[in-house]
Amino acid sequence: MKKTVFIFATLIIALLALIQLSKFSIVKGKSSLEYIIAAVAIVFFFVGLYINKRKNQSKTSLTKPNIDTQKIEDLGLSKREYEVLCKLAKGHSNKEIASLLFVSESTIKTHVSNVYTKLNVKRRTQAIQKAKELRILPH
Amino acid sequence: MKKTVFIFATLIIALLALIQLSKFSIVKGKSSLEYIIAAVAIVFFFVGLYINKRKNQSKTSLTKPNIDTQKIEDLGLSKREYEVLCKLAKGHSNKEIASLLFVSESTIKTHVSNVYTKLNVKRRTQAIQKAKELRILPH
DNA sequence: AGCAGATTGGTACTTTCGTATGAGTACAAT
DNA sequence: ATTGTACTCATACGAAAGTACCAATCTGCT
Repeated sequence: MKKTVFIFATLIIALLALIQLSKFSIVKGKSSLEYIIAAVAIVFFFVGLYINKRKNQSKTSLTKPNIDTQKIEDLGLSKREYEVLCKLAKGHSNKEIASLLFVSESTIKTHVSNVYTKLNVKRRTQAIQKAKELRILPH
Repeated sequence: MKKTVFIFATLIIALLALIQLSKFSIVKGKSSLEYIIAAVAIVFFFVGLYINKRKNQSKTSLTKPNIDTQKIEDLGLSKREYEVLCKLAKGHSNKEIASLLFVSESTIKTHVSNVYTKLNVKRRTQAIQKAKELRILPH
């Protein structure tokens, strides 16, 4: 935020400087008027480019990583169930997930079944899909 | 492409018009110089905004729907195998895919196995992942 | 202390998935 | 005509996934 303020302040100062400079140039000789105007045009053209690029960067960085905690709670997914869901989405088998989380395969099966019930799906492929649709897993 | 040329032509004409207008104004009275420069600045600021917005739109529309036919061939995936992969990625079971494509479940199993071999994966969840990484399926 | 929910794990069973193998058909290229 | 590739389908087996119970433990909260 401080950065933004600084940038805008710099821009305003630059604008004023350009105006003063142009006045000065005009007084000395009228021939360079086109150059002044062209310079102003170019500078503000790039300012426009820059501002828009900033905006789009912040927009994309906001829309992409929406792993939305609220919906996880709304669905009644527990912490552990969500962990299992994450591993599931990475393509691990139940046995592998069991190893990764240091519990038995039975436990993972229980969690997985609960996840299916809460997401209202029948298969793990559907669970992954739905979880991504609901933005509780990154795409 | 014609549209782009037209837009740029319009811009150049506008620039020249502004310069002439400013000359004319200067001759009539020097007091309005700041306004001229401010007008030029504003116009080109918005031109910059516009150009960049166009660029980003085309960029996002290009990067998103890259279902890349070349890589499908490179992997040696046949037409039918790719069809099966698509249904698979939508969360269907082998039996469901068999119904959708009007063949037996055995056939689907064969295709699915071949897809796994060609994608070098062990499970359908991994196949979906890999296919999306390789951009042969939409995200 | 006592309750609710979360976590863990087990048994038993069914279903789905995945692999291996063989084989018939169709179609295009050589 | 032969070869190769794609597509189809079957059988059989083993591995994973999924369901339906039940139960012990743990945790946070009142």
